[in-house]
Amino acid sequence: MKKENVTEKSTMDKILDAAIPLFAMKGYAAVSVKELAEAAGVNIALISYYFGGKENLYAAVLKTQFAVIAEMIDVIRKTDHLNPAEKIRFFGQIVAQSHVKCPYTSHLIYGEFINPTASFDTIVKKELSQLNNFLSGCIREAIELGQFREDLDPEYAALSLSGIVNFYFFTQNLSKEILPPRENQAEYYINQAVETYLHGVLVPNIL
Amino acid sequence: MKKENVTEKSTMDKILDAAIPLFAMKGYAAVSVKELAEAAGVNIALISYYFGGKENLYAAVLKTQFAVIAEMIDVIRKTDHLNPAEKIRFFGQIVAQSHVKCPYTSHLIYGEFINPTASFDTIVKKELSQLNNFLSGCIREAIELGQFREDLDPEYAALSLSGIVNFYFFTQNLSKEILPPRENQAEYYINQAVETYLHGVLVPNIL
DNA sequence: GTCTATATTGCGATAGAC
DNA sequence: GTCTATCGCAATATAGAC
Repeated sequence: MKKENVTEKSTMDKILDAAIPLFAMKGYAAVSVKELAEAAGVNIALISYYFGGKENLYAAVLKTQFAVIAEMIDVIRKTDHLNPAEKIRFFGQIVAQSHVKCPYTSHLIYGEFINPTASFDTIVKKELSQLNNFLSGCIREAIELGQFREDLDPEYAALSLSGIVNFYFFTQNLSKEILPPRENQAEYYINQAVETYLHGVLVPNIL
Repeated sequence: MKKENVTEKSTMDKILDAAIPLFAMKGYAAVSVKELAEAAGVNIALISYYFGGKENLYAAVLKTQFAVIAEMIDVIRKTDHLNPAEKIRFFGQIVAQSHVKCPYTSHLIYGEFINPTASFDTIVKKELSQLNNFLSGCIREAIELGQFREDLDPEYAALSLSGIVNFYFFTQNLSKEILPPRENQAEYYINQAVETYLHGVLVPNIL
């Protein structure tokens, strides 16, 4: 976007790129600006110079990561031609891809749920309720089409879907260890989880 | 356990009781010993005196909370007389009850997943793999009885179950707001989630 | 067992030289 | 735009009085 040529990264970008994994893995409070500067390979004073302090840097980091989420939502919105079940399968694939492409995004968001900062209300809530709205819309549509069970509450069911899909990544520290090895563990998990969910919401006879 | 009479709480207990919500809601790094001492209503020096520092206090807090988890696992283990689907329904009920009774336990564990401390390997992993083993055991049993679909991997399916059940609590900051109000929201969520899951894993014709 | 006072370290931010 | 040096402050931990 902002790059003018490809030869060198700007100082701002160096700081942002170094800050993403640090904030994601250790949490806002446990990361020092010294640490951030060293990881970025820049002088410690430049963090205040460019971002106006650690707190603003963190907010900037969250914004870059929510740009990723917003893009993901855009992609799954463009699925009007698919039927609801296929939309949900597609959602699972996109989530799996996002975790490969942006491995720190989810960690940062999860961190906001557990230890919210000022950014939780301003950034996190807005984007994620949009996502839940999209999913509950799919489910409502499917119920009206007679495909999903009519005793479902679509909003609650949308949250369940996010839960079953994301939990593997949330518990990655443990799940990668205790689950039996598979060639592509994450993809296998998501596939089984999405199919389980779909069997769970589809009306019995449609199968 | 250790209480000799009911009249007064010991200083250790005052500190522990105050530390649980603070560590749970703000995370280890964001809580100061000054804050802990004030919340407990004790002198700041007593935290080092009784626990040997903030880090050891945190470990002690985690241990008290995992005693809660261990007790929960004990309760759901005593369900040999139930069939697998009933065991899973019972698991959902126990999880819901635990969140009411010990509202900070899950938060502390979630925090360990996102920003692990030294206690993650020593405490968290051990207890939670036990829980997943119990659940995957139920599922394996159900597959052998011909009740659950035989294409399921029980370990992966157990993780899905934990995910669909726990996600509401994990995202409580958001879910309580965006979900349509219900008289007992958490219980409603868990019921729908567990039934969805069970419909998802049961072989189609049994219904 | 509890307190005050203090030692020591590391933090985030900035002034000012280059 | 980048650096060094430093300020002011809050952190954890402890020594020693009571």
